[in-house]
Formats: sequence, C-alpha cells, structure tokens
Amino acid sequence: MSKEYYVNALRESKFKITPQRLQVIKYVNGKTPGHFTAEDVYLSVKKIEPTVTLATIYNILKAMKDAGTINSFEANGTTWFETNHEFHGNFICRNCGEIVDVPVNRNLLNDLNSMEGFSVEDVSLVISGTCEKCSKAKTPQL
Amino acid sequence: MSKEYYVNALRESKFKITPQRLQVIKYVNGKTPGHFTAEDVYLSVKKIEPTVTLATIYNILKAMKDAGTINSFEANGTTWFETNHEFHGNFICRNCGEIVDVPVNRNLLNDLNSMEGFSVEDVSLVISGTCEKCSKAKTPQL
DNA sequence: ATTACTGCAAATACTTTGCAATTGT
DNA sequence: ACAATTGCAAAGTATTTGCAGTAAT
Repeated sequence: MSKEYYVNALRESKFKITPQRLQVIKYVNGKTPGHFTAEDVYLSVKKIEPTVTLATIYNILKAMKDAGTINSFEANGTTWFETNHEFHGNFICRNCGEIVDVPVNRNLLNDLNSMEGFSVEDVSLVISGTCEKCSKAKTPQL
Repeated sequence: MSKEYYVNALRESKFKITPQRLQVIKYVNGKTPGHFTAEDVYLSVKKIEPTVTLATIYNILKAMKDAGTINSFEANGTTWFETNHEFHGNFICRNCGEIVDVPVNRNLLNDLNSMEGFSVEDVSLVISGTCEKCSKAKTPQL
C-alpha cells in the first residue's frame, strides 16, 4: 500500500486531509503489516505533531476505519488496529503480548455470509495462547 | 448443566465455595445459553447478597473461567462471558447490541491446532453486523 | 463561507489493586 | 489454624464527550 491509498480513501469518504491525519497515515503505512493501538500511534505522531492528543488519534483511526483502510479487533482490554485485509486470525501470546497474523481457511467467511437475515460487517478472530518463542523459553532443552 | 457442575469444577480447581460464588453460579446456570457481563452478574447477585461488589464478581468469574466452566471474549469495549463450550461464533448487532451464537465449521479449529510451535488456549470469533430484527426494522416493506 | 477537525479538559466505562476483616476448609 | 476470599476505597487503563478555536474545502 501507499500513502496515497489512505489519502484517497479518506477523500472518497468525504474526510478532510489534515497534517495530523497525514502523520497517522505515515505511521500506519510504515507499520504494514502489523498491529498497533491508538496509544502506539499517539506516541509516534506526537514526535512530529507535538500538540496532537489521544482524542484526535481516536478520531482519525475511526475515520480511517470508516474509509475502509484499516480494521480493528479487541484483545487484552484494548482495541488493536491493523491493515491486513485478507481474512485471517490474530494470534496473541499471553506471555509476551506479541500479535501475529495466522492464515485461516476462507470457508469460514462463506459460512458466515450465508447466515439468513444477518448482515455481516466485520469478523474478528482472536486466538490466544503461547507463541513459539515463549513456549521454547518455558521448556528448556534437556 | 447444573449448579453442581459449576460447584464441582470450582472444588476440583481448589476454589472455595462461598455464598457469593453460589449466587453467581445460580445466575450463570439460569442464563444458559446466553451472554453476560460482570455488571449483569453484579446487578443480579446484589439483590440476594447486597454487600457484594463488582471486584468480587470479577474475582468469581475469573475463578469460574480458570475452572473451565465459562468462556469469555471481548466486544464493544467489555468482556462478555458465556457457558457455550461448543466451538462457535458470537454475532453482535451494532444496532441493538444483542449477541447470538452462530454455528461454525469445526475445521477452523483443526487448522489452528496444527499451527507449528504455537499452543492455542482460547479462540474467540466475534462477528459484528446487523441482526435480522434490526435489518427488518430499517428496511420497511413497500 | 461553511463545515469538519483539533486540542484541551473533564467525564465515563471497565477492570485491577491493596489491605484489613472475615470465612471456608 | 491457615490460606483464600470478601468488601471497600482508591487507582489504573481505555475511550468518549463537549466545546471553543482553527483549518480544510
């Protein structure tokens, strides 16, 4: 993806392009693929736009989500954002907190889309457990 | 399920059976199948145990989750608990907030369990959109 | 010119923590 | 008797809101 992709999507959804939004786009674009919280974005953007506030970051991330360029899911008590639009799961390690994408059979989506009367707008698959690194650390070789 | 099921599971995990826990069990057992927040449990249990606090409810729900009798997932900014142990999705309506279980092909779980090096401890599938009732309300017949 | 956006401060919502008193085993 | 649990109050996160000033279109 490119910064233009995010800018155009915002424009098409009638959102204005502000310096703060450009900085968020810069952050998000540089973070692809990856997972980040509003706080992560805030801390990074504040370096270039020192007066920006978390409230504004929340506003901007909501706009980008409405524009369809980012997704979000909830885990560990916070909202995580991501740019991966392929249908996938998010594995979150209970030990180190790291989040990684996991491929998932698309059949699941088809099942969901065939639900009578329900319109599916968002799907969030969160898997928690222990990641490879942490599993190894806990089970030292004999 | 029965109240004994929840009591026994707590005992097996070395948790003590207190009057407060019995009331939570009563609530949860009467709520099967269903979805509830700590607040929901609190408001109900408070009627019989007026001195109970939310902190205690959180403690009890954590114990029950550790004992394996309830699951939890995050959606709409809060933690939801449920008793359904079949692998399934939770559809949450963006309009009315209602949550309903949706059947899901178990293959997904198998895929996840075969991930190399990762130990899967919990899976949460949250689908958001508009439920049947709300869809109809928004699209009046001509 | 108009409307949307920002920054700020305060409010709200959810959850956890520390600790003394109490209770289940 | 002992460790676990409760109740309470306070603190800790995460997120939202209202509003006046500012900036994008």
